[in-house]
Amino acid sequence: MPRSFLVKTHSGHRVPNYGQLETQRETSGSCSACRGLVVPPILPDKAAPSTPSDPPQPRDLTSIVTHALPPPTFLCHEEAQGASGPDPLEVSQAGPRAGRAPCTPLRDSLNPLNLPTRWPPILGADRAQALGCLRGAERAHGALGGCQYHKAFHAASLARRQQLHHHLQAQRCFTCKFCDKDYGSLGALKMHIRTHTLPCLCAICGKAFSRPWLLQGHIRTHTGEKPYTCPHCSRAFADRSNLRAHLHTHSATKRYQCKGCSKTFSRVALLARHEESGCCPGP
DNA sequence: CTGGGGATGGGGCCC
DNA sequence: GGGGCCCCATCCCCA
Repeated sequence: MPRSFLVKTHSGHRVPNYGQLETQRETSGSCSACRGLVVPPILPDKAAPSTPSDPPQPRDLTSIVTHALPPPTFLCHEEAQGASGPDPLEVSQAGPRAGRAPCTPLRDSLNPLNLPTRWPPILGADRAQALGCLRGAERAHGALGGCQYHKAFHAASLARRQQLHHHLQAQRCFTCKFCDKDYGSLGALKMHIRTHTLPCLCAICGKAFSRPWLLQGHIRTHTGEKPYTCPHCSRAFADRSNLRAHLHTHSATKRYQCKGCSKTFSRVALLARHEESGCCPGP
């Protein structure tokens, strides 16, 4: 098997390659791929709101792509603490945009797959913050007993997780200017942007497509070419996916089963339509 | 209502 | 980094 893409997992839960993204971000100021990119305002639904002293920058409309966020950094403990002393569970996050000296970033936190089982080492300001949480928890332990101690410790852990969650959300930093979709790499964003620009035009009917091979498949609808033949019934198809769907009709076993009536279907769309028709009222 | 074909979209991987 | 290819998914339409 020449290619590995035959193995496909949960398409609805794709995870960006944050390690690769980190590299991208680290070089975003100087690499040729990112030249001409602008730093747009942080979208209000995707990041912390900007302060009045840090008004949003106007977007460069000549630029196709945007970097939504600068490399993330965390405040030094002293900065985060301020004059009044902070709540140790308070999440603080800011970057060079805010005019602050960057502290140790959470370099090891960029791979979300590690998060559930192995947490990255806590360094720099985060370590100080975590220690602050721990000291608070220790105080609670001394005053309130072990159960309260564990609650306080859990609260600190929860805050840490939330902090990392927000941090990771910010990693998907390439935003489409047409629809505000976020992507973890410039290449993925460029690929997506083709769905807006539709650079591939059919010479016969003028219809536009995002990719050359989509146009290729479309042209077959004009020429009638059907290079994909079913080995069972010799029926031919212009698209390999459609041949694959057709092959399921030859299969004795249907892959998709209704949970309500156990009826099986060859395609998930048929199962969905069956369920929507009211067979399974659901729990 | 069901089965199935046609057409297309979009992300991932390899070269 | 881009192109080509593959996959899955989805929508539409018709029998």
